[in-house]
Order: sequence, then structure tokens, then C-alpha cells
Amino acid sequence: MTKYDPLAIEPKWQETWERDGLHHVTEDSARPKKYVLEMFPYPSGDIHMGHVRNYTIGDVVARHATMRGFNVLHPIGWDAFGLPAENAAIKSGSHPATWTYANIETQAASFRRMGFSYDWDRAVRTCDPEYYRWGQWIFLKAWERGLVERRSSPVNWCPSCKTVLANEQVIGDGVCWRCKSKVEKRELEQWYLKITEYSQELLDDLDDLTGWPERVKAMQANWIGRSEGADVVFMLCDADGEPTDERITVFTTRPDTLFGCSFFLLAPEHPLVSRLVAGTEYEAEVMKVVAKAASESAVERAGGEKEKTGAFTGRFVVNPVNGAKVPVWVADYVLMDYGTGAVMAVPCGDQRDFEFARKYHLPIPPVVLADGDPLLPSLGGVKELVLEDVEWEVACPAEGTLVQSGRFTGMRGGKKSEAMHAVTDWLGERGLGEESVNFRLRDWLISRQRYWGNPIPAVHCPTCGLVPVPEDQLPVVLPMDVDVTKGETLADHPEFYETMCPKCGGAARRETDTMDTFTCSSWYYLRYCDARNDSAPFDPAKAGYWMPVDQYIGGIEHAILHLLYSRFFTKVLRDLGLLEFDEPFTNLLTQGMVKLDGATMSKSRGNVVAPEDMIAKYGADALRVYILFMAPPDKDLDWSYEGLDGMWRFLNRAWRLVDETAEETSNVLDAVRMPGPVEKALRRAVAASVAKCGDDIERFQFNTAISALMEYVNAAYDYRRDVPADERDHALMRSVARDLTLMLAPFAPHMAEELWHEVLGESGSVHRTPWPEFDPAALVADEVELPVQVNGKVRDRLTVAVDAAESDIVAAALALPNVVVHLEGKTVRKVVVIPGKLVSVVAG
RNA sequence: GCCCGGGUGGCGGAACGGCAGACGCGGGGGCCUCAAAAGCCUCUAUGGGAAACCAUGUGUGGGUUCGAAUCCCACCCCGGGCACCA
Repeated sequence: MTKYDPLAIEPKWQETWERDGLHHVTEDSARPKKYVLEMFPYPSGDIHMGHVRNYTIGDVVARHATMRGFNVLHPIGWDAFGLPAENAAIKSGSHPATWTYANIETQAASFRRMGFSYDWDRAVRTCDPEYYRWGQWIFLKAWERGLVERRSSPVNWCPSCKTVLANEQVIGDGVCWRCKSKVEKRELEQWYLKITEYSQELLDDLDDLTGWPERVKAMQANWIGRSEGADVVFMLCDADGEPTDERITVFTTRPDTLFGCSFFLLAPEHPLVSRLVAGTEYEAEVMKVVAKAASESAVERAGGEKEKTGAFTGRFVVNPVNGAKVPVWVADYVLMDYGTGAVMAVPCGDQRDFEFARKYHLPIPPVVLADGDPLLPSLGGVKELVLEDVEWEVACPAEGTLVQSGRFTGMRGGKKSEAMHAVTDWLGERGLGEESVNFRLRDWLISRQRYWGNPIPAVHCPTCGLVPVPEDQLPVVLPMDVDVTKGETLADHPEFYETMCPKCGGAARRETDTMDTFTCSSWYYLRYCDARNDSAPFDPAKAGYWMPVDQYIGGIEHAILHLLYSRFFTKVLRDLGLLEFDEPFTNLLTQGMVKLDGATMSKSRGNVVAPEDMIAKYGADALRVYILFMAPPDKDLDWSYEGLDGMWRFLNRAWRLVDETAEETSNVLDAVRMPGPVEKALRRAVAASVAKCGDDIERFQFNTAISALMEYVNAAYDYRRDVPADERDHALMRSVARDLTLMLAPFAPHMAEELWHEVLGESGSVHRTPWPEFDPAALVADEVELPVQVNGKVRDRLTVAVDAAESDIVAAALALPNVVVHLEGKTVRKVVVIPGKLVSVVAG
């Protein structure tokens, strides 16, 4: 008789596994590989329940796959660069490195305490020079391929983080993804990775990611934002309104509405604006709009239903399709960084243009009429412009019939419509337009004006310009003597930035910006394949063996950010010849958040449930099984303490079952009793649970996998209750106990290992023993109980042999007492028999 | 506004178109005990009924089907993402 004592056995097995190198893996061509990966953590401090959930899911998947015969890579590491380390250092007066490495030690200890099956030999920390050196290397390779650019443009500036941000990192209402401060627009020269070169491929390949949640793919497609349309050329008129040969191109998704263009818009930042109005009576008003736009923060500029403002420039452009002269306005709702920064305004079909037209009393000629529009009878077929305004309250952006549109009148208009192609072709023949595609996705701004990051390996030379640091000089080491508590960055360190030009040898200035930490996390999954390589980021052969990641697990918050960047890096490395696949993560599981009373747990709110406390009371195994049992993995989960007691009861019940069975069967070799109906029932229940548990793990329904284990244990207890100890089928009970231990292994690895060795007396690790098989024949019962429905309602039950003839079943069903009652006064019209399922009688 | 999810007992949640509510929590009753803890047995959707059983029931309203939580149409509510992207 032994007692379940997790606090004693858990540390014991953790030490044993690590001493024996149980989780150490190498490439092995004899077994199928499986790469199971959880998004690596930022070392923010202690682990929280979200970590427990994320890494437990991965651990169960990894351990189960191992028992199923896969060669499983299951690594861990730390996303160790980043701002919180600097902020914490400023607060505590220490160094970001000290804070970071201390937190990594704490988290690593917690992960070991949870019993996660990591190959610790492959651990990476992105702030180690051995790691970030290869990030610099990849940057240089991308640069060689023309994918790196330093340029000036309006960028997102977070005043609180004191650095610029990439577009993806400005979330919600224009706030910083990390600190939630409002982001400002600034014109700055910055480093970019040209992710837009891959826009189309990043969009197209989403279709191949059949193992990804639709939600995540939809978000990425939305973010990439592909629009089909046309570039249309307008001719600028001079100050007297006479056409010149200066062309201004616009992008539009609705070239079919070109006849409805009644004015033309320029973004306030458009370079043409100041030239057009310089010295004219319009200059003052226009510059007011420009100044207002410039002073507004990104938030104000982007904020929802803002009133549009603009001013007339005094100039006109010529509409290529009908030669009409339309006025050029400056408008604050036109964005400089989408399309060309110029827009043809069609107020009848575009709500924004419609509002602008109403505000400034500009004409709204209708050119596309929806079916059933009251104007259709009078305007249908009219080619010339006869009606300059409408009485509508809103624009009509839908498809419909073209009117007042010259030769195109009468055609169907709309996105990708007949008229759209006709107008585009017509323009094309005259060199005034062509089909065109625009993306919402912008290049990835990767430079950060912060210390704790990967230095950008570049030098500014007064004679040679921008010069990459030669490969053999990598890594550019991040100096440790920068005092962030005084607000210092690399730009305050002459020892760092004073350098020599690698090209001409003259005095030069080293780049002092560091890279966005998302560059570090965009390729770490490749480094795990060959973590200690000091001559390359990874050996392509090893990456070829392990990659792509078969199962990736992490939070939905990275649906765009990390997952999009990683896909981009993979494609770049592929084009560099280092990888032979297109996508890094074959299957993706986005786990839900762990909340408390519906609110996100956070230290500032003070509503944190510490995993350590739960481990101290119940052990890691109970916490692991419980957090998986609470909800399906992709759903948010509300933490509750009550259920944990129930999980503790279950584990003890399972322990006692194995323990007592081991004792009762230790001296008995043969079955005491011939297998009878009770044994058959137990076999059936056990086989069903084994089948369900394995299936459910493979489809990530851990909650129902665990409930299958509970049913398994309940079935065994029912048998023990119904059959006295000395009459039991001991061989059967012994295999029941053994299989239970095996199935517990992925969920409660310490308990299973202890039972395996100390209670069942088996040798070798339970985690290197094959997952239990079950006999499909055991699933088949001799008799089945069929519900019998009369007109769709269950009225009685019928027990028949599984192989009973249909005619016999029908006869027996119609004779059931309660069926007879409900058939009173009715004629049986039809009887449907679904073998093994039910009998349905239709009567009327 | 557009795009994704999701609405099932007191609670977390189960249900290849086939007995709705598995499994667990919580609760009621009982056994064991001097008592408790632990454990064990048992009941637990709602209304009616002593019970057998009957009626109702998976957000709302329709439809398909012998049969719908599940499929189709329309709508309501909740959560999330995107949003002046031409």
C-alpha cells in the first residue's frame, strides 16, 4: 500500500530524466520525426498560468508523439531582448542583462518543476552573442539581396518607449502594442526589411496552411490587404487651367466609375501640394490643412468617424476618360503612404468622397445605379452628363448599371466588373492607365532607438555612405557598459560608434540603432535544429530533417506579428538557398487566455494565480491535468480553484487503482476466473477509453481525452465493486493498471513514472514505452440497446443481439408496451432501422 | 461597416444528422466513524406526477429530414480582429 505523494516523487523524476538525458534528441532517419514547438517566452519574471497552459499542451503533444514512435524535437529558449528589461533595469538600478538572465533562471527552474520534456541542450537565449550574431548574418544576407533599405518616411513613434514601431506593432486605436501609449507620427530615416516584396506569396500561401485556424489566416489576409484595380493617369493643368503634359497617377479599385469623378484629391504630405499653391490666393487655406494634418497624432488622424477637411488648390486636372477638368483639392483623409497619395474622387460611389462633396458643395453626378434605383428610368441609357447631383443621404458603392458614362453606359459596374475591365482596357490602349494591384501591407520598420537589442551591423561612412559590416567581423557585440538607468543608448557611447569604414578605412560612425526583437523570434525555430553551430545559423541538412515545425502552439496575440514575420523570414532564407520549404509552421494551435473572473490576470490588477502556489499544494501533475481538463485548448478559460480538488481526487483514485491492483495481482499468475460478461464489459469500456484518449490527444481535445481516462478508471472501479477480490480476472486487471499508467504518462508524467517503476515494477522509462494498443474486437458487444422512436420521440428501448435480423428488430420494436400505447389508433407507415443506433417508427 | 469565432443544466463543458447534458465541479440524501477528514453508495435540466410516465427544452423565427444542438435561410445577442487603404 503506497500513497500518492507528488511533492516527493516529482523532483526525483525530474532529476533522473535530466541525468539520463531522456529528452535529448538527435536526427534519426529510422524513425519519423515530429517537431513540436511552443512559442518561446519573454523572460518577464515568474511563469504565469498562461505559460502553464501553453507549455503543458506542447508537452502532452510531444510526450504522446514519442510514445507513438516519433523522433520528437521539443525545444525551449528565451526571447530575451526587449524593452521591459530596460525599464526594469531603470527601476531597480541594475543592468538589463542581469535582470534578463536572472529571470531566465527563474523561469527555467519553473519549467523543470513542471516536468516539461525539453531538450535543454538546445536552449537558446536571443541576447547571447552566439545567437544574435546569426541574426546579424541573416540581416546582411537580406541586404545583399536588396531586401534591406534605409529611408525617410513618416513613422510611428512611441513617446513612452522612446522608439519607433512597425505598422504591425501599432494596434487597436493607434496605440503601442507593448505599453498601450498613443503613437505619434514622425518623419524619420529608418531601416526597413522589404516584406512587401513577398506580399503576394504571403497571401497566396495562406491557402496551403490547412493546419492553421481560419481566424488567423483571415487576420493575415486582412492585414496584407490585397486590392485589385487600375492605375489611372490624369493630366495636370497650369494656373490658367490649360492642360500640361505633367501626369499624376492615381490608384482606384473602381475605374468603372471614372465618369463620376467630380474632383481630385492630394494627401497633405503630397510633394506636389506646396508647388501648386505657392504664391497663390489658395496657399493660406491649403497650408492650413497641411499644417493641421502634420500636427495631428496618428491616433487623431486615423481615429474613426472624423470629420474630413480640405481646401481647393486653385488647379485642375483632366479626366482621361472624358476630358473634363476637375478641381484639385487637398484632403486630410487621403493617405500619402497608400497608392500614390493622390485619389480620384467619385462621390456617388464612395462614402468618404460623398461626405467631402456635401461638406464643400461639390457636385455628385450619379454614374452607377443599383438595380431598382428610382433614377434608373430617367437616366438609363443616357450617355451624356445631364444630372450633376443626387438627393441621396449616402453614397451607393454597390454594383449596378452605368449611366452618364459615354461609351460605357449600360454596362454592369462594380468591383471586378465588365465595365471595370472595359474602362481599364480603353485607358490602356491610350497609355492612360493599366490594371494594378495594391497591398495594405507596408515594409517592416526594424530599427529601434533602444539599447537592449541586436545591433544593426552597419557603418555610416562620410565617403562610402552606408556600408555593411563584413561577415567576418560579426558579431557586432552589444557593449555591456551602457548605463540605461541614465537613459543612455548606443548613440551615447563613442567607444561603440566610433569606428573605421570597412570599405575605405576612414573614420566612420557605427549604426547605433538595434533591431526589432521580432527579428530575433523570426528564425529561432531554425536555430533549435542546430543550436550550437558556430559557423552558420544552422546546418541546412539538420533544418531539412526537423523542419517544418509539425505543431506550433501559442497565443492568438501573435496572429499577425510574429507569425507573419516568421513566414517572411522563412521565404527569404529559402530564396537564399538555405531552406527547401515555403512555410515554417505546418499546424498551428492558438490557445486561449487564462483569466480570473473574466479578467486577464495581471500583476498590476493584482489578480494573479501563481502556479507555484498550486504546485506546492497539489504538485505539478495535478496542475497540468487540471488546466487541460478545464476547457478545450483554443478557448479562453476562467480559472477556478474548486475543480483542482476534483483533479486531486481523480489522480488519487487512479493511483489507488494501480496500487491496489498491483498488490492483489503480485502473487497470482493466472486468471482465477473464466472471463464472463462483467469481464467483457470491462474490456469493452477499457478499449473504448483507450481509443478515445489517443484520438482526442491527436485532435487536441485534451479535456475529453482526460474524461476518457476518468471513465476508464470508473469502469475499473465498477468491476472491483461488483466482483470480490479473490474472484477477479487478475491478468485483465493487471493490464488495465498497466495501460492506465501508460495513458497517464503524457498528462501526469511523474506520477506515471513512479507507478511504472515503484508500483508496477516495470523497467525502462514509461515515456519510452509504446502507447497502449486496443483490440477492436473488444469494442463489439453481444447485445445492444436500441431506443425506439415513434414519430421522432423515444418511447421505449429494445435490447437485441448485435447481429439480429432487421425484420426481427422491427417485430420486437412494434411489440414493446409503450410503443403499442403510442401507436394506438394509428397506422404504421414506415419503420427505419439504423443498425446499432435506433429504430424509428413513422405512424399516422 | 467588413471579416472571423461563439450562444447547450447552478458552473466548466460533452455529443460522425440518431437516447441532449458524457466527464468533472457544486448541491441534496445515505453508508463508514465516538466525531471529523478521507473514502464509498445514490439523486441532481425544467414543469406536472407517489410512480410508471407525460409535456417542455440546445439564442429567436422559418425550412430540409423518418429524425436537427448539428445542415439551409433570415434575424437577435456576446467576444475578437480590421477599419478614411481610394
